[in-house]
Amino acid sequence: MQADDVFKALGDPTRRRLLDLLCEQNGQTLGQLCEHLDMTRQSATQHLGILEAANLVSTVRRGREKLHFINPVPLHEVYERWVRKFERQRLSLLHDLKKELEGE
Amino acid sequence: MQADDVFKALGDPTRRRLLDLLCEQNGQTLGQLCEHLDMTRQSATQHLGILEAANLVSTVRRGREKLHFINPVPLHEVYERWVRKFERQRLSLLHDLKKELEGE
DNA sequence: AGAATATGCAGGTAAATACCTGCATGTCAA
DNA sequence: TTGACATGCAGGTATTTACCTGCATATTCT
Repeated sequence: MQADDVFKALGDPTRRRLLDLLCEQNGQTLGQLCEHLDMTRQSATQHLGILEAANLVSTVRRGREKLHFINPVPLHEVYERWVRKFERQRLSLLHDLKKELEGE
Repeated sequence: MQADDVFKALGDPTRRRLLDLLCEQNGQTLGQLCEHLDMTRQSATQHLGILEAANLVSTVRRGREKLHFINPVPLHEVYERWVRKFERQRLSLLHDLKKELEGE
């Protein structure tokens, strides 16, 4: 499982913004994405590289352009592994805390 | 929304391990948690502080001990805001990529 | 071919991060 | 009270990270 790469990738606001931008319009080029970011193209490239390494973004070259597509699969796997686990025990976990606060 | 704190907190494997440990047995002390980690107590304290700042862990003092409890609420909010969004568009996003790979 | 455009690649830096050591404080139990 | 135990706090350091500048390469269009 690449949980570490995925979480690290999601840990940066710029990269979450990139995913948001791709969610609005999938298949954007590097240049298009950069228009919405307040940093140099080179920095954005690094962020996209991290997203790609985490398999959250796939790219396709078209001529001199590079198109970026979201891959929702790893996000789903992370959800299955992490969120649902805690979700399932949500009520009982809060119960534990409440009991303790009440003095056992 | 504290999305940034939550994602940053989840971005470290040690902190995810701590959440796992608390999921196995909620309300553990700092000392108990340290037994499962390969680092000094002080380092673990920092990690727990980050989890607490992200509101993923709540603590209760009992005498000289400090008990740690998972708070699943922020994780649920992150799920609602991030995972479901992409999940909803999962098939169409993959469709976009497939189309592009086939040459439009 | 030559200019404009889109991206790639190679460093360089300041700040954040994840560790650590050393010592202080507070609590329990004999 | 005194010793053992659980945690808190104050730095110090090496690595990672998120930016940047400068230049190279590849593609399109006239």
